[in-house]
Amino acid sequence: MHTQLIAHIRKFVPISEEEAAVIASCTQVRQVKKKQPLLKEGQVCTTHYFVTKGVLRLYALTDRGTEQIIQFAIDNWWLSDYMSFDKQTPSGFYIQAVEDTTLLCIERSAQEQLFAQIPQLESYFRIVFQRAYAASLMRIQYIFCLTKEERYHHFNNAYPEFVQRIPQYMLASFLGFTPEFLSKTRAKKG
Amino acid sequence: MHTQLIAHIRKFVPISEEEAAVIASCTQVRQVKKKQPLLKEGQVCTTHYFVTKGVLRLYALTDRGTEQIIQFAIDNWWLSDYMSFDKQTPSGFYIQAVEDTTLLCIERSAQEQLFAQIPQLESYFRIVFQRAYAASLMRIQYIFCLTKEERYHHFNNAYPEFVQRIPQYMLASFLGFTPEFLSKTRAKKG
DNA sequence: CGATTTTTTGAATCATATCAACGTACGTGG
DNA sequence: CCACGTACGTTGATATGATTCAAAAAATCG
Repeated sequence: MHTQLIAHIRKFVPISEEEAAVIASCTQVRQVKKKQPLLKEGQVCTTHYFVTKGVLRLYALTDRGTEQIIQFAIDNWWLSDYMSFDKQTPSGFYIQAVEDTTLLCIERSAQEQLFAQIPQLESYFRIVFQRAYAASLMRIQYIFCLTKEERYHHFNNAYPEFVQRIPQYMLASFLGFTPEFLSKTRAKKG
Repeated sequence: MHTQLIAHIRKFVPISEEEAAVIASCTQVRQVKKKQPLLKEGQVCTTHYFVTKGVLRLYALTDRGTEQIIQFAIDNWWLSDYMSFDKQTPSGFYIQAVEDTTLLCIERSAQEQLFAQIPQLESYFRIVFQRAYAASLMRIQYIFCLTKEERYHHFNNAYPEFVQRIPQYMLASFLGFTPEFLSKTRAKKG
């Protein structure tokens, strides 16, 4: 399990075997079942999650009681409520497993120790967040520049395997429209 | 000019006077006039911009030839096309000054040297990007969970001074609706 | 001041949501 | 392994929020 994280880190920065062992010792493996919650609104988010296998979702409850999916995390993605994690304030989000998922968990305090011991990790996460931010801005571009139908086709072309893995109502929520609209769009051509 | 950047960095990580001098030596001050372009679609983005005074906008051209604003940068914000900057591929965006603006510019190669010489900068940018990513996800939440009218009021309450500084058609673009809609919304109450 | 840029206003149109009803699949316990 | 219940997906009719377009009014700039 840890080897997958170590391999991912080594794509970006060099770390020794000893450092890899330190990282492993500061992370806990965790198996979560489909629909199992990891964070609820009002809680302070104290954990940084790395998905080794499976899917997590970060979502919010809207005024009208519906769930709005803000982000997914799949294999080799990090997820947390970074606002709550950073400032140690109550979260406005939920984190939940979409399917049976294997995670590595790093507590905030452990992460801080790791940064102090292994400075390359600052570099690693700098790159991870830089890319996540860039991807998030691209997503905003798609949201504003494409119609909802185009958005669906674009996402479907970019991540066809992922689209197969998740329920349609979750995909609809993530893309910012209703399940009915997705159903009708799929009925048109494919 | 550099002192403002140094002060900002020191809010997050400690750096010595010598290190501050190295940072200053690797950055160029630049004054840009309103509407002056800093990046055009098709160019590779090789510069990281830090706004000390003024406003920049990152925008894309849509299929229909209109400008879609993806991000603003104001005092003490960093801006670049991080996708293009990171991978050294042609950008799909434009960067332009919204008003007369004072910038610090760091070339990609200079930034890499700085990271090698001053590891705390990795930590600084890790924090900067983590917050930018968190803010971007919050923005996606607002886009999906609020109506366009609510979005305007929310943004107007959160950043009233900024709203005064930029033309309404730019605010409308940033918030994802038309200038006409914004005009009609403002006519309602405030 | 005149010229350009930005904002306003109104009417017609369009994309997408909503609601309700029905169909299908799925997984859980008997 | 089947049957039942719940969760998920589809469909059509109607409603609505926001866009589009065009034109006029206001603000800003050289």
